[in-house]
Amino acid sequence: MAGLFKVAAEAEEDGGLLSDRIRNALTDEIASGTLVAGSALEEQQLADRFGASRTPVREALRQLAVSGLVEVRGRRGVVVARMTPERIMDMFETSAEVEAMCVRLATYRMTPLERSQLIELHESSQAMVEANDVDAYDAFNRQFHECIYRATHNSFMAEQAQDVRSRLSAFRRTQLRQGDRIRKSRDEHEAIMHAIAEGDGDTASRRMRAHMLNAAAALRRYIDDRLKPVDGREPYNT
Amino acid sequence: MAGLFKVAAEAEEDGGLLSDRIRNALTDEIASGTLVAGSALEEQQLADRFGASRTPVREALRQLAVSGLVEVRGRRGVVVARMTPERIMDMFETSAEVEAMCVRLATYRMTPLERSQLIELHESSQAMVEANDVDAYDAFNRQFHECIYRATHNSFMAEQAQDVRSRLSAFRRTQLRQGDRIRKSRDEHEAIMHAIAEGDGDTASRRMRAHMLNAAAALRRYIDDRLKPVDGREPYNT
DNA sequence: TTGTCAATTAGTGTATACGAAAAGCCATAA
DNA sequence: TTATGGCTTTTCGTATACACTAATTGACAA
Repeated sequence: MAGLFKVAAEAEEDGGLLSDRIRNALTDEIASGTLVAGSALEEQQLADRFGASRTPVREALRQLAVSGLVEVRGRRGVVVARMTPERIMDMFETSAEVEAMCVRLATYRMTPLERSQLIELHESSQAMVEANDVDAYDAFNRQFHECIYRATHNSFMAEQAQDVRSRLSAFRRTQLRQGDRIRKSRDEHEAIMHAIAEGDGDTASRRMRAHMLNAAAALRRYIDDRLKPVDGREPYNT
Repeated sequence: MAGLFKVAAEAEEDGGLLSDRIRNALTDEIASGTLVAGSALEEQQLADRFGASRTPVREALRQLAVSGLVEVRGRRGVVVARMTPERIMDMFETSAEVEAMCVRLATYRMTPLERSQLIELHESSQAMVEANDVDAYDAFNRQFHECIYRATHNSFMAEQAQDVRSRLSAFRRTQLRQGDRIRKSRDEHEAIMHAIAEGDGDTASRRMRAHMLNAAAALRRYIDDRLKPVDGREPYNT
C-alpha cells in the first residue's frame, strides 16, 4: 500500500510533483469547460479520480483559488468559480486594457527581429481566415498576442498579461464562432500592425483596445443569448 | 470612509482558517521585509512558530508561490522570492502602466461622490507632507490609489491593480524616504487631480504613469546604492 | 401543515506518520 | 591535499487518521 503512490507517479512519465499535475489537469478542465462553473469539487472524489490522496488535491485546489479559478467556501467545499456575466465583461475589459498597454510598450521596444516575426505570424493567419478554421485561428491568436507580450521586454508584465488572458481562454474560443468575427479580427490585427510598423504606440494601443472590446462585444451577444437563462437558477447547484 | 476591502476587517481575527492566517502573516512579513529575500522557509520551523502542523503551513506556502512571493524549489525547500533589480524595475514599470490604465477609466467613470472623496483624501495629505510623516503618507498613498481602483467600477481590474501594488509595498515605503520625494509625490498627485477634475482621462493617465515612474526612479537610486553589492553573491544563500 | 430543534452525517481542516530524495559529512584513496 | 564514494541527516511529498463544523433530516409541537 505504501509503495503504491510511486507507481501512480511513474504512470504519467512525468516526474513532476503530483500536486502540480493535478493542478494542471484541473486548470485545463476548468478552462475548457469540462468542469462546469458552479459545480462542486469534492476532495475525496478528485483524489480517487487521480489515484492520489486528499493532500495533493487540496494543495492544487488552494492554488487554483489564488488564481480565482475556483472558490473556496470555508468548510463548505470548493466550487468551480461561477462568474457572473458582469465579472466576465470586467475581465474582458481588463484584458483589453492590458493588451493595449502591452502593445504600446512593445511598439516602442520590439527589435527588428521581433517585428519581422510578428509580421510573418500575422501573414500566416490569412489562410486560416479563408478556410474559416476556428481552431487554427484560435491557436494563432494566442501566439500573436504572446509575441507582443514578449516584445514589451518586461517579463513581469508579460506574465501578468498572460495570466489575465489565460483566465479568459474558456470564453475566447466561443467568441470566434460568432458571425464573421474571424475575418474582422484579422482586419483589426492588420490595422494594429500598421500602427506598429509606423512606430505609433498610442495608435496601436487604441486599436488594440478596440480590437479586444470588439471581441468582448461578440461574446456578450453570445452570453446574452445563451447564459441569461442560467441566471434565474440558484448560484450553486449540486 | 476608508472601508477599503475586507482586509482591515480580517486583519486580526482568530476565527478564520489557520492556513489563511498563516498565509496573511507570511505575506505581511515578506512585504515588510521582516523575512529577507532569499532566506529559506522551513516548513516544520514555521509550523512550530505558528503553533500549527506542517499541513496548513504547506498550503500557505503553496498559495504564496502562486502569487510569486515565494519560490518552491521542488524537494529542496521554499525560499522567499529573491527579486533581481531588473525584475523589481519590471514590476514598477508594470505597476506604473496599470495605475495609468486605472486612472484613465476612473476619470471617465467615477461618480461625483467618489470624486469628492478623492479630493478630500488628497487634501488631507497636505498635513503629512508638512510634518514629513512617512508612515502616515504611505498609508494615505495606499488609500489614494485604492480609491482610484474602485472608481474604475471594474472589480476585476481593481483586484489586479491591488495585487501588483501589494507586491511592491515592501519597496515603496523605502522610496518615500528619498530626499523630498514626499513633497514631489504630492505635487504629482495634485497634477493628476487637476486632470481628473477636467475629465481628461488621457492626461490623468500620462501624469499617473510619470508619477509612478518617478517613484521607481527614486527607488532605483536606493537600489543602486544598497542592493548592488548583493548581486555579487550567490542567488540563494545557505 | 409548518416551524423549530436536535441528532445524524457528510465533508472539510488539521495533525501525524512514513517513504523518498537531496544535502551534508566523513573516510578513504589517488 | 583533494576528489570521490557511500553513509547519515534533514526535509520534503504523500498518505492516513482524527477533529470539528455545518448541512441535512427527522421528530415533535404549535
